[in-house]
Amino acid sequence: MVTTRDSNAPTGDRRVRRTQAALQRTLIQLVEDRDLSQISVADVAERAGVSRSTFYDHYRDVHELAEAACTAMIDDLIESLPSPGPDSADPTQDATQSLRAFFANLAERAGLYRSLLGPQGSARVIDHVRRRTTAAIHVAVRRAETGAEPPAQTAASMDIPHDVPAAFTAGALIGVAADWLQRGCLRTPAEMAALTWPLLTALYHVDTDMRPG
Amino acid sequence: MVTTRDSNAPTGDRRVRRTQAALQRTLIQLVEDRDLSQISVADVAERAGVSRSTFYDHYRDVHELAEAACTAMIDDLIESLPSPGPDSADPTQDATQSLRAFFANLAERAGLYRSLLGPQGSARVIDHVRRRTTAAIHVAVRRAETGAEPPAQTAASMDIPHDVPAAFTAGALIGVAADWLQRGCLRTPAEMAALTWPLLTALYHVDTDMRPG
DNA sequence: TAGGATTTCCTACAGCTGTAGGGTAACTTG
DNA sequence: CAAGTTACCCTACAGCTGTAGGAAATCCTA
Repeated sequence: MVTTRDSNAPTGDRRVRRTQAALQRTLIQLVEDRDLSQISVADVAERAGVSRSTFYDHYRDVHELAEAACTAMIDDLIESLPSPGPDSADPTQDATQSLRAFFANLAERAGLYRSLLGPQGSARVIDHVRRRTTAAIHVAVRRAETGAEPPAQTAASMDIPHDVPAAFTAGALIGVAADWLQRGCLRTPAEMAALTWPLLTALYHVDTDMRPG
Repeated sequence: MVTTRDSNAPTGDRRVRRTQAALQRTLIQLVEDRDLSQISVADVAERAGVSRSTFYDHYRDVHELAEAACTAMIDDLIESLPSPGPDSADPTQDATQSLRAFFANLAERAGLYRSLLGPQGSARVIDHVRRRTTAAIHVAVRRAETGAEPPAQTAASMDIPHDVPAAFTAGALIGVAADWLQRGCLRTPAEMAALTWPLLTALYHVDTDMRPG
């Protein structure tokens, strides 16, 4: 009997790690220069040196593999975002700096992100990114407001209460990134950071009489 | 020879209109209570009373049909958005009112939108919505700023120059809508409008020294 | 209404999908 | 190391996909 994708917890078995790593690595390679919709299970499995039936022992379809494969990469990207909380500890200089790094990181793997998040990409991955970003922003803002670390909530746990400003901010960032990628990254990361940062601060430095709630 | 999907212009031929209308209507019905990923070409074609090969004479796959089928519906939704331009002609009352209508409209067809835009939906449709919304906001803001009607650009033509604030705003709205839908529309449309409107106005009523460009 | 053009449908085919059963090899644990 | 567990691979199968060629029906135009 094969446990089949129910426990996301890291398995001790080397074979599992080896197989999943091979599949994820292969998918990342393929997605660098081909749209996700053009990648078949048979294709990934063969190139990874794994039988097709073994693929299905781990993932339901290519989208699920894509989500798993890019989770670490995308989470790193999200965690590197500046905290736009009210009067954050970071001076504005640091914040725009990390925003610039965010866009630069995006541009480095532009082909990959376009393939995953563009019209031929995966709704599953897109949804994952949106939720993760929303959760990360929720945690970051809460941390900036209270000045303290909330439990051990690294934004990886998805149980975040309804938070409209967080969803708003997350969508906005994704919208800017998607628009930039789709247009071929014409502006430099520094320009993008300079254009985006004022919009972010505007959201969180509003007079209190305009704040919701 | 079959002209096959190249001209999007309305054909004079009744057969074409009949076939496309039947397919689009059928898809909308199916998507109301089933995820898009669970809908096959064979399924749609049969229910629409159209042969499978005729389907491929009109659309490349289910995603392309979905994009065509929901274009009118979604464009109506987008056009109904309030103009968040600086000191728009609308008093704030009207703006929140149309925002409320926007969320109400969304809730009415929640199943459909979740199925199309959620994790089991279509990256193609998601991308379409993002681009259309960005274009619509670009046009609306420009119109509010100049006070005049730009040519005949109904926001349906996609050739919009790079506009970071528009992409930012569009993404933000989509993010809020997606988050709300995904959580089961717990808050009322009026609450959502009240929570979202201040964030929108904050973006467009910033002191000039913070404006980009 | 006749004629040419276009659409629809049928048949066929190779390839991919997702699932099932069962044999073999690798791993973990005691 | 022995025993039990688990993962991997193979085979097979029904169903869907996307494409092609060609016959029949429908449509537009003169």
